[in-house]
Amino acid sequence: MPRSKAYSDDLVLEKAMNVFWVHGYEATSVRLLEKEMGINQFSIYASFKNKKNLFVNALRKYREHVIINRFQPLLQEGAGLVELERFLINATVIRKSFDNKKGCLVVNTAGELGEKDPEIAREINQYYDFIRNMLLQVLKNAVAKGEILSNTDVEKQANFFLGVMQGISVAGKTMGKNQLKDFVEIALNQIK
Amino acid sequence: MPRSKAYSDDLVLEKAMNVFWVHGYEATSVRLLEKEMGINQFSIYASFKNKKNLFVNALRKYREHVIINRFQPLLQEGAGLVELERFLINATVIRKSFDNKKGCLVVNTAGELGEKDPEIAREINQYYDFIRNMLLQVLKNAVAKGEILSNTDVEKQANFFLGVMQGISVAGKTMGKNQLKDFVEIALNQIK
DNA sequence: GTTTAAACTAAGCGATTGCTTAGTATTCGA
DNA sequence: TCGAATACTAAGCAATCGCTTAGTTTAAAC
Repeated sequence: MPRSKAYSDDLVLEKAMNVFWVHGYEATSVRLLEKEMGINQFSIYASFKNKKNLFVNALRKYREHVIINRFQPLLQEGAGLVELERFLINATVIRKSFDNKKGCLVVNTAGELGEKDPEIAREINQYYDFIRNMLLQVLKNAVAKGEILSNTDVEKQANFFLGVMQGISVAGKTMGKNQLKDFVEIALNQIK
Repeated sequence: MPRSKAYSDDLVLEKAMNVFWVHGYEATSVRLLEKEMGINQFSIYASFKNKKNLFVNALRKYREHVIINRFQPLLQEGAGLVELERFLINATVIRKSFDNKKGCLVVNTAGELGEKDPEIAREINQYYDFIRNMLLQVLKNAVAKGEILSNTDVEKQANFFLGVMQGISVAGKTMGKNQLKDFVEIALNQIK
């Protein structure tokens, strides 16, 4: 009986994610969202309830996005130190190439909204839990492969590299290319 | 001839700094500012021109604040590895004590506003230049005292520890106490 | 004590915020 | 083909945004 939607929820959500990524939460108006998402306000509210809920969904979408476009090499079976090194170096390169001034949406959100909203805080935590587990597996693989010492405290190192990744997300906006390289090189050298 | 102000620019600026620190830039309204600063809108605009200019001044004030309340041990003559270690450990402790959910105003600002506004970007860069130079001096002192190897690349290490500090500012909101400790311990161990 | 320039009060400016709603269009099952 | 349920359009809601302004108070210079 019903009329069918003229847009895909998933597709317009991805557009919304990009708008929030560029402008942040507060500075993104619903007017701008309807323009960039290509649907009007009624449809936004019908599909996503309200602005905050749309944002929470955009954060989830961002996790998917990063997993597919950035983390894949680290999630491959047996990925170890070589992949971690390549990933971190690549992270610094990407942040200093073309017009990539957006940084990391999750870090931006943690900075702007902090722990004020419980749903958003939950999403932030889930994002970092995922990364920590990913790093832990990579480090375990590295031990198994003999790339790092077998007595390495991999849990501790996972926390360290998570911190380094968060540092890179800030430093990507404030440091030059070479300084960023210094940061990552020392982080990697300590485990080799 | 003129009537004299009933408030101190410096004192109300410090109040404004705290409001921005808690709520961020966009989420801080001028109505909230006049309430917390204890002066009305006319006086805010008379003393600080507009909201953005007030914020830029608040960022400058924040640098003063942090220098006095956090960096002093590192700025003492001859401060070296012992002071750096104490400082970083202390940074993690402070971030996990009482109700300190504010994080670092500069990191929050970098996340929320990025490089969008040139004046704000300039203030962010000056803040980190100061820290980098401070760390560089500390590391030079540490070499002179024989606390670290004399062939240490102190410039590179300064960039590393700057990145670590930025990481702590994000991790302080997202990591638990012990994870934060892991992060800092590994960062420090690599130079010992 | 008068003059005068600035500090202050309170009201309100137009614009924009997130969100809603009344009315219309569309597509489905029957 | 028609009824029903949902998608959509466009207008507009109250509230708040950053900021200004007209009118009043105050304190220093003479």
